[in-house]
Parts: sequence; C-alpha cells; structure tokens
Amino acid sequence: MVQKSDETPRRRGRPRGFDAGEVLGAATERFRTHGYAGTSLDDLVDATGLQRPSLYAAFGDKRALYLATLERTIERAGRAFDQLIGADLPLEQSLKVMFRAVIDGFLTGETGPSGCIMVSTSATSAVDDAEIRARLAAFVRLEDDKIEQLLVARGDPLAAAHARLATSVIHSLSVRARAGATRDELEALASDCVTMIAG
Amino acid sequence: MVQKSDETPRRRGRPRGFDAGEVLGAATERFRTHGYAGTSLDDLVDATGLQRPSLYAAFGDKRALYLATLERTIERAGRAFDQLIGADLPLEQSLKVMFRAVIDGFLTGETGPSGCIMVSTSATSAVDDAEIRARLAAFVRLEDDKIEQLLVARGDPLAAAHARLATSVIHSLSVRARAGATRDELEALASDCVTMIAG
DNA sequence: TGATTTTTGTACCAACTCGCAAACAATCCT
DNA sequence: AGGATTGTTTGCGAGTTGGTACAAAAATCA
Repeated sequence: MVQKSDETPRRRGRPRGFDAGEVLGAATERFRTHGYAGTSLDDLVDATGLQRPSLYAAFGDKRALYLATLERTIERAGRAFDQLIGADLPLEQSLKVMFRAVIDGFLTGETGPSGCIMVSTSATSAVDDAEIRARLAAFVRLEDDKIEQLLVARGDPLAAAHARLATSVIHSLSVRARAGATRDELEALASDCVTMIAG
Repeated sequence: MVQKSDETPRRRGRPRGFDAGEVLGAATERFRTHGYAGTSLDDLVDATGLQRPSLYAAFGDKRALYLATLERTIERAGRAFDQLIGADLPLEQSLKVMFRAVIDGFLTGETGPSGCIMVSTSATSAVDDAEIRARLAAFVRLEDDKIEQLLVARGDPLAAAHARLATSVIHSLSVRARAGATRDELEALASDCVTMIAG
C-alpha cells in the first residue's frame, strides 16, 4: 500500500478543475428552467462556470449534455423510489411522503417553481428527437412501475390502476407548479389522490 | 337593402389573401409540435404560407402570435366542454366521450402524437414569461372548473376532487402521448379514471 | 530537466435568428 | 382617372446560435 488507493487512478495530464456531478446538476437546473431549445450554450457556460471547450470535452455537444441530464434525473428518481419502498411505511403514509417530496422538488427553481424536467421540457423535445422520447418513456414507465411495486407491497388490490393514476397526478403537479399554483393547491390535489387510493 | 350586408364591412385597401383562422390553426400546429423556442419564423412562414411581414401585420411578433394560438386553444376547449355539459349524457358516458375526444386530439400531429399545446409547450415557456404562465393557469382552471361543473350536474358528491383528478389524467395523457404511448395504453388510463369516478 | 498528456482560455466562424425597410400590388374613395 | 389605403414581396442587417482551432497552462512520466 505504498501507492495511492486506486479509487483515484491519477490520470496523466492536467487535472480537471471541476466536479462532473456538480456541473451536470447545474446544467440540469438550467435545462429544467428554460427547456432544451430555450437554453443556449452561453447559458450553460454561465450556469456551470465552464467554458465551451471544457463542456464539449467532458459531455459532448449540447444534445449529449441534455441527454446526460435526463439520465441523471431518471437514476435519481429510481433511487428515491427504491428508498421509499424500502422504508416500509404504511400505505397512506408512503404516499404522503412521496407527494411531499415531489411537491417540494417541483416548487424549487432558479426563478420560480420549475416542476419536473422530464414532464416540462423533455416532453417538448420528445416529438422531434427519438432518443429524448425514449428517455421520457423510460421515466414514465419507471414512475408507473415503482409506484405499482410500492402499492403491491402495501397490499393494494388495485395497485396497477392506482399507480397509473398517482403517476398522472405527479405529472399534473408539475404542470400546475409551472402554472403558478400555490403549495396549498398542490397539496390539495395530492391529498385527493391519497384519499382515493388509501381512503 | 341595396347595400351589401354589414357582416362584411368592406375594408378600404387591398383585401387579405388568407383566412386568419386558418393561419392561426397552422401556427398552432407548428407551435404544438416544436414548442415556442423550437419554432422559428421560417418554420411559421413555411407552415402558414404567409411571408414574415404579413404575419407581423396580422398578429404582431412571434410571441404575440404564440399567445394568440394559446387564446384560440382556450376558447375552443371552453366551447367543447360547454357542449359536453349541454349534451346531458349520464355521468359515465360523459366522461367516456370527454376522454375519447381528448385522446383523439392528443394522438394527432404533423410528425407523430403531439398531445396538448398547453401542457407540452406553454408549460415550458411559462417559467420565463408571465403572460404565457397566466394563459396556462387560465387553461388549467378552465379544465378543473368545467369538469367540476359537469360532475355537479350529474350528481357527483365529490365533484371538486374528482374534477381535479380527471384534469390531472388529461395532463398525463398529453405527456404519455408525446412519450409514444399507444392508444390502448391511453385508453386504459382513461378507463381507470372513469371507473374511479363513476364506478 | 524536458517530453507527453490532458484541461483551459481566447478568439473565431458559418449558419441561423428575429425583425424591419422599401418597393410593389390590389382594392376603395372621390 | 387618380389619390388614398391596405396587403404582399423582396431583401437585408444586427445580433445570436452551436461548434471549433489554437495556444497557453498544469499535471505526469522518463
């Protein structure tokens, strides 16, 4: 063990002056706010602090960077769902925790409530771009499947149908958040959904 | 009655070579497909057959034209809801007719299923533009209110909550259509919602 | 030390963006 | 007929777009 641990392979040239994860997070936030077509490279340079050539070398062109932010979003959502399923809370409380987290996230944003990047920006580009459409489809399937898995584990006999409806409410929460709905309005809708499934 | 009927006020100069309603419809379709930022003036010239200065004289700049397409969409949706309410069908059938019409519309599009222009494109621009956000908020409120009005008229004691959930399903149908969902999948979700409200 | 490798900063380019000016065309009014 | 009014066509120009060439900087390797 005289060598440095191989978790840092000590690459050869000049080391990077940035953390790829943080940069991806900053890019995600800009894309979530303004959408794909509405975000320029100057915007991304401004948001990430990196110059164009650094962005290009690390992630590829604008579209590849956008696709990377979508992948990141899908992975993080999947982990959040798995954590909720593993928490083993009772049905009603599981749904309340889920909607609370969703609403908290949707109400954040650089300039105001920005909702969900998949629902509000990737859906816009999905018609023109098959790869973006595939990411959006994978995300929606993830929502449907993970919520169904949660409901099955809590003994809901109508898990599949209820999961689709809960996913639909999540989509609408994103739309409503961007439309300027208040937290109370979003929570009322979530509460309606919880009552319908668990009430 | 020697004069022409005043329904055609006989304006003074050269008459227009286009129908404003048709042009607005063509612009709506382009905006619905590619979003606001993703639609260029060249696209609009191509879609409408009008040259730039004619578009400008008739509707103003690109943003004003987009806002006009949103207004048109809101008005048409309002009329469709009123017609459904006036049709006086029983509860379950009213909902089925509504979802059928929604799904039919969402599955159309220039290059593929394009969903709802409000949910899939105005939501994207709503964060940056207060007027677009106001139109989106008005549209969502229209959906909630008109569906509640329909449910109240059919004797649903949970009309308000059920209306919000039905609106949410409509929003999700738009997202799912753009994600590439099949008609069967969309109809299954709509059926879940009808069962939940009327079943 | 000096050669090599990788990242970073500056500057740039061709293409596209929106919007408009100016001339031309078609109709109405007198 | 001839002026006034409105709509259409052509073409342009200032600014922005996404993407890249090139050299300087910062590290490792020999």
